[in-house]
Amino acid sequence: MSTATLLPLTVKDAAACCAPLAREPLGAEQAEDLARSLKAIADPARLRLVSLIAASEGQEACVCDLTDLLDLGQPTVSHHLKVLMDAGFLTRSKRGTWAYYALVPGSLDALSRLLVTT
Amino acid sequence: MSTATLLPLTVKDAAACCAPLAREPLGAEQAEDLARSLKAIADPARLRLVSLIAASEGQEACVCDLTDLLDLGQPTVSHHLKVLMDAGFLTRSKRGTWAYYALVPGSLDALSRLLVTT
DNA sequence: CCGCTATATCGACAGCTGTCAATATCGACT
DNA sequence: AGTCGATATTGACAGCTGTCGATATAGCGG
Repeated sequence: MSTATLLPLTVKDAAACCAPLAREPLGAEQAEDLARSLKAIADPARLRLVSLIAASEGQEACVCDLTDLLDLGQPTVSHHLKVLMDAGFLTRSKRGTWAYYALVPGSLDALSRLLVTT
Repeated sequence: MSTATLLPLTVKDAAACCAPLAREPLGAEQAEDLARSLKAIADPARLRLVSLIAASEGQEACVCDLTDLLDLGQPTVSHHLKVLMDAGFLTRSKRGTWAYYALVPGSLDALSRLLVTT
């Protein structure tokens, strides 16, 4: 079902699909979807980005601030931010010359709930 | 610190290192460690394996049962199980000819706690 | 000891991924 | 219009990853 979505397939789609991992065996398609979401954050640079943004005021941050902190080229940071957006973890809002990325509320929690065994 | 461990660096090591993502920005090394753990489960086949095992009696399962369900060659399944073991999600116990993989209690929850924002 | 079954390891290979340098785009300000 | 600063996109490339077939290992039953 979720594979029938024409485009992005956000975290929440993947998370809405099924019970926690430990409750019942994951089907093939559900596993694909969930893996896509997990792959999106399973990278050191992207984890730091999400963390930096999530820990910021209003859970959003300007790209200019992020590039300085990450010891990576600007195009690389931009690339990672895009990956996180496509996966549904972040949203982008351009204000003037600057781009602000904000955490999608509940996106991390949705993932978290799938992993819990208790 | 965690990078100073000579060997495996299990999920729990990575999870013990730091506060939830959204609490405070992740450091470079912490991000590396956490990414390693996440990469280990961020794969459809491995998610299904963990799920199948976690949902089984006593949270353990025989390899022979798993290979049938996954539509993958036996060497491939064996490979994925090794990855999950090295990451600290599973333990192996050989009983006779058969190998049983069991979920390490709390390993998934440790990861889950890091993602939560509430 | 021999074969059989279950599992692990090895080597190879296609495809994906993270990174960068170069370049494009877009908005603000003269 | 022209420039400048911030961000995105493109193209290229090395390195990693998932998969397989072939083979090795190990335990059991004859």
